[in-house]
Amino acid sequence: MSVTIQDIAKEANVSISTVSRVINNSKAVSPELKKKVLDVIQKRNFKPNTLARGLITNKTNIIGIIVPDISNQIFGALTKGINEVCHQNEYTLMVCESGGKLEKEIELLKILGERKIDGVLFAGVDINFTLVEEMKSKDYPIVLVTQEASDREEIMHTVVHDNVQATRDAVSFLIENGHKRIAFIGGPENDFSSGIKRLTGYRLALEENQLEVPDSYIEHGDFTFNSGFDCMKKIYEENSVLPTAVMACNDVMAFGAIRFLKSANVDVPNEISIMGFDDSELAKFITPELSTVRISYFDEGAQAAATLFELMSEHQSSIPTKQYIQHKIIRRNSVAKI
Amino acid sequence: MSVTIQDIAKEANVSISTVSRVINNSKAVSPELKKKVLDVIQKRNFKPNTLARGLITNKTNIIGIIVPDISNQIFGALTKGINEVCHQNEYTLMVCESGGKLEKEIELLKILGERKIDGVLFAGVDINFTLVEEMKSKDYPIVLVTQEASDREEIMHTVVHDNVQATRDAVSFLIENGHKRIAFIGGPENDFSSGIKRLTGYRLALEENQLEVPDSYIEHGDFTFNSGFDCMKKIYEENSVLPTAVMACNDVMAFGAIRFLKSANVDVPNEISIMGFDDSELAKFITPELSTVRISYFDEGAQAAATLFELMSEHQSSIPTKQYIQHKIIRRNSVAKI
DNA sequence: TTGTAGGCGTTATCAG
DNA sequence: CTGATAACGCCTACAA
Repeated sequence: MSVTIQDIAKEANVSISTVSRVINNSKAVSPELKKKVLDVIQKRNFKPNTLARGLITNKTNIIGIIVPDISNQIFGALTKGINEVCHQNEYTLMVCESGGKLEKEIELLKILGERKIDGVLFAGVDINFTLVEEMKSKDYPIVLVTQEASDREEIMHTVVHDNVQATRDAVSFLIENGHKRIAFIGGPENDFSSGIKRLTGYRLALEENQLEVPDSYIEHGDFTFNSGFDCMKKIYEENSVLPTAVMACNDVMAFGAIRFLKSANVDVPNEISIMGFDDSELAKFITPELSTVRISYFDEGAQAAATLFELMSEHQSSIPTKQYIQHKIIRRNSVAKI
Repeated sequence: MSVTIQDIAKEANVSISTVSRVINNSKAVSPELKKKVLDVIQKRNFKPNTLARGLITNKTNIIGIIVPDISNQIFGALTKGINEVCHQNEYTLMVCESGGKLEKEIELLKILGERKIDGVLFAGVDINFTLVEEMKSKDYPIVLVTQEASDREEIMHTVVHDNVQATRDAVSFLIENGHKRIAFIGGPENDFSSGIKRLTGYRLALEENQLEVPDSYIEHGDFTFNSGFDCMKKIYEENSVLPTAVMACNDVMAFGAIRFLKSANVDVPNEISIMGFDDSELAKFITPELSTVRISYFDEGAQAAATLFELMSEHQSSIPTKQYIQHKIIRRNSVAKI
């Protein structure tokens, strides 16, 4: 086995409490003893056992995150932001994937609880009543990130970007560029934050400008390239009057849409402008470069983690329940002026 | 505090040992007692404390992974594969980011050790002598993944794709398509697996076919879009006779190269063909679609994790030190026949 | 300032 | 088959 606090105590001719004090810098220890202990620790390469420590302090310095899919770039960036502030606080991160499935999410919440993590960051897809109840029953704090609860959202701490406003801004940007016939390729209808809210933003922008569009201008994809392609195809085939611009709810669907338009010999942006969402790494790589809404998932993750740390440090006095991360419209050449 | 094994024992009128046995299915317990205990456990919603358990069993059911950058799609996919087999084995995953920096890697190895993880999966950039020594001094098993050690590789368990062979195959593919003047955009020269080895594969393929190229056909980037752009630019500007094909060592640099060629009005693939590496999600999104080498990082992660589990289960008898994950040449239209 | 001893929640080793 | 009881490695009153 590895060397313990006892071995150190013996070798330094002190009590284990003294060693403990040195390790934790808790109470004053005379300089001489301190040095002696430190030397032995160094020499024997002693590392305190975090399990034993956690057992007694009831604190593990671990937080968990639950994401639908870690290979998704968005959650990668989110995780990176979270990890950044974890490292600053000497925490380590336990990563769990839920696939966005409710039962899996509940199971993971349980597993993390058994592991006595100090808190959880949760990125879901559909955070409904059941899930909120489940979370509230836990004895550790939870912060929602990227996705807000669709029910009783006011009781959960949440860090998100404002999906309504961001989409509204993006569509307004299209309108400012002279577009009046704007189609919409959205996310799944059961996706509260990225699906429903973005649709709301789109509708708001149109209303504000007294614009109307036929229902056939609105399609729902699932954030994949193929669904973007298919939605664009439908819009193209089912409308005798084509839109002059399309708001796609993520970059990847925008790419799919562009691909379809190319195959149909429709010029982007001169015949149809395309707006994306996310500002993924890819947005600059394709031709034409994609105008989009920049969301910093890194910042979002970092802010959420910071909030969780606040929550864990007890003086939860005045932490706002809901925090928004700024978004930004990025102009590139997939959008043309009319 | 949460409910403990003692509470259960008391309420079920049995000893804590009996409860423990029920929980772990260790020794035979009479059906009646078992049922009684199970009922109480259910009723009180008891969850064993993994810390206490780990303290005594010296096993945490946690493994750690160390990657340079979790927001990088490659490591995302890798992590997903790893997580998959972890979940099957009822393990959870601790994710650490090193930024590819040696000191950070060493620090993380130490931190994970303190946390008593059962094993580590390591993806580095430059796994040199120092690092190998460091790893060998740990009391937990380590498996290298995606990147092999540049020194004493034979003593580390490793799961990688064959970078030499993969690049060789890719270049051979270009040659089979009639190309003789093939340029190379590689990775950093201190990157053993993805830098040096791929260059070796390229050279091998050329030699086998008695082809020679000027030094000015070979450039080193850093796997970013911009470096791909710059390398292509250099090759374009510094050679009076242009290559007919370019082997780029990852897809993203291939995109950069294509972007430069577009800006220089060079037709891809008719004037210059481009070959990528990785088969990232993006490869199908751009125009022309990118021919590339498919590496399944998911499989690589999963295989590495499986290997680690073997190692942890002690009968380490016959686990091969080095395992290769298959690659595959993907033909798309960024490569033309000559 | 230092040391002693009890306990955190389990598992494991004995007897019975 | 069941139940005490001693670890596991550490922290923390309390006492000295």
